[in-house]
Amino acid sequence: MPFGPILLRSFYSRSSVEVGRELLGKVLVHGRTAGIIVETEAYPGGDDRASHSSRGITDRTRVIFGPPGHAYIYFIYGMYECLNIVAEPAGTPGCVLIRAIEPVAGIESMRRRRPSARGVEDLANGPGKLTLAMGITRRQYGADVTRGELVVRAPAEARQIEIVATPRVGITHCADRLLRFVIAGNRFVSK
DNA sequence: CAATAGATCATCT
DNA sequence: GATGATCTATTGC
Repeated sequence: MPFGPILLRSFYSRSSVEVGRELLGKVLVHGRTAGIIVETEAYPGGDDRASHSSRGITDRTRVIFGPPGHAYIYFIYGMYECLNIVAEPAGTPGCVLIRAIEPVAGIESMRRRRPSARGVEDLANGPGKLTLAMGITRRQYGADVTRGELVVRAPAEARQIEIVATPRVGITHCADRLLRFVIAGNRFVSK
């Protein structure tokens, strides 16, 4: 493995905003594919009406209220799946949407799964695109990302990163909050 | 280039 | 029965 150690559960046991910022630059790994996280969004729950968890515990949102470091994956627009990682201590809702990655391993697999992508920068520069490219589906709903097939690792060598906060994409409620985080100047963020 | 339509279904009202 | 944390192809300038 050309990456650093798997992130510990304590990493995720913080506010969703902190986890959203801290996940930038980390490495998402699924099977043979891997990519550097370059864009995230925080969904704190509670009074944030844009969060799925703001309407309470349902079959879909159950995992968001559980222990941190697990995958919340949901099906949207009849076609796409989006990957979140649960933050906050158990009992408190909150999660982070992974919106884009910079592919670093398994790029041929990603190309096969995303035939409509033109260049490498189009393989996973959006929440629906990255789950397709990496083969992530609702099968891993609730998966523990501190062990197993789907994990997040520290990068091989830490690099200095400049973070920019913007409004979240595609929501109608609370659209003014600056809860989307991107690596400044990175060309793999979504358009 | 920008704007828009269409695909397609789990979830919640 | 309407909606949605999206993406792609197509149309029009």
